[in-house]
Amino acid sequence: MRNAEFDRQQVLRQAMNAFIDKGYAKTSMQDLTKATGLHPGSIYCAFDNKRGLLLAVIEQYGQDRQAELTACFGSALPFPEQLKQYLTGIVDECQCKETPKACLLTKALNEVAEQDEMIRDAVQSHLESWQQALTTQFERAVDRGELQGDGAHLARYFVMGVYGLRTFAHTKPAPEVLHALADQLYRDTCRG
Amino acid sequence: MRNAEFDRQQVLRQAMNAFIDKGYAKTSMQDLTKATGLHPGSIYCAFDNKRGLLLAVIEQYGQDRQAELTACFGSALPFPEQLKQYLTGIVDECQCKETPKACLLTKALNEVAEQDEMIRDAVQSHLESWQQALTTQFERAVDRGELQGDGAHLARYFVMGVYGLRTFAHTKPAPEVLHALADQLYRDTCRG
DNA sequence: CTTAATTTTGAATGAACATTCAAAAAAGAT
DNA sequence: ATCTTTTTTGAATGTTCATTCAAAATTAAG
Repeated sequence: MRNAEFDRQQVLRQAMNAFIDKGYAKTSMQDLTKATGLHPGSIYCAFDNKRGLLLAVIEQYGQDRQAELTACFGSALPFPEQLKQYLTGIVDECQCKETPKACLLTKALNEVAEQDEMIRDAVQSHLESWQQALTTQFERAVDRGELQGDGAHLARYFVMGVYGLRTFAHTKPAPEVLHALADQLYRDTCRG
Repeated sequence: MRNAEFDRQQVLRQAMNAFIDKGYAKTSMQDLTKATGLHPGSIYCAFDNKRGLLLAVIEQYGQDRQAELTACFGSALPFPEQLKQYLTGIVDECQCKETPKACLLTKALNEVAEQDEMIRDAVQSHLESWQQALTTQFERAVDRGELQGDGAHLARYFVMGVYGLRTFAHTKPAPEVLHALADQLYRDTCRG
């Protein structure tokens, strides 16, 4: 027996950044060995192939984002404040001048999911989990009287807005423009 | 002298469908020769290379969409009706069961624009033209009293919503869900 | 009709890249 | 400590694919 030398999560997050930056096709194995410090054989030993690595990365990404959400909505703040903070976090991430990070799931959805059933299922499953987690929070807020309307519908509208914001951010608008859009999304989401 | 035998617009639209279906990297030259009926040499003669073909396709796509918009907002209907029809057209296109078409511009923005300055500029320029055309319509509606608020801001919010709707559609929601989202987007856009 | 210019054809080329492999190293099990 | 299993290493392999090219075909011009 022998255990792998590398830290799996660290390797996955390094590969994650590579995939997010260059997309799946344009990220070569050489890029991945450089990003992770692993030799080709090790990657194939641990993840089967490039596609297997992407699947593992998608899994990790989903978990990381879920943890982020849980942390944000686990605070003692009133729901509208939590929502505003969550949204601000996303906007900030989108327009970070150094490394504006896209969403790996929507990126994979656009580039590979249409052609690969297994990846499509993985991506959709994580996007659904995300939407479901938000729905749970929205419905809880409705129950508590912190929000009025149909929680599930509002959650979907919010999700749609986040997708839209992320794409809009790719067109490099002025920061205040993106904030204004996020603000209106927040308001429209909170009033039903 | 000798003129090209093929119809340029037809070839561009055929290549367009190929790129929209499979993305840039996964569309091989063989796919393109099959889609267009042209031999490799002809494509290289007319468009330099695969990237040049994509650039020409992007150009054509931008023109086609602009024409669509002009037609829709050129009708005699009141602005809110025009907007509703425009949005319905997009939603229908997104969830067409046979060939759900994505937006070439956002697809290219996700897959290639980050790595290729020239393509990024072309894509962004067309997205800006689209947003500008909508802004013009929104501001005209405000002037006419058919809409209240900041036309430019409302146009941006609408654009964001369309981006979001398109991405949401990729997750294959029930048709009525997408329509409900489009409906709220329409209402939120019309009331400022 | 002849010539010149350009496109078409489709096989050939060459590069980029994912993947494999055999030898070496490491570490748990006995 | 030895054995066995698994990982690591990094060069080699083979395939896919964009691109080139030279010959043939086509058409406009003179």
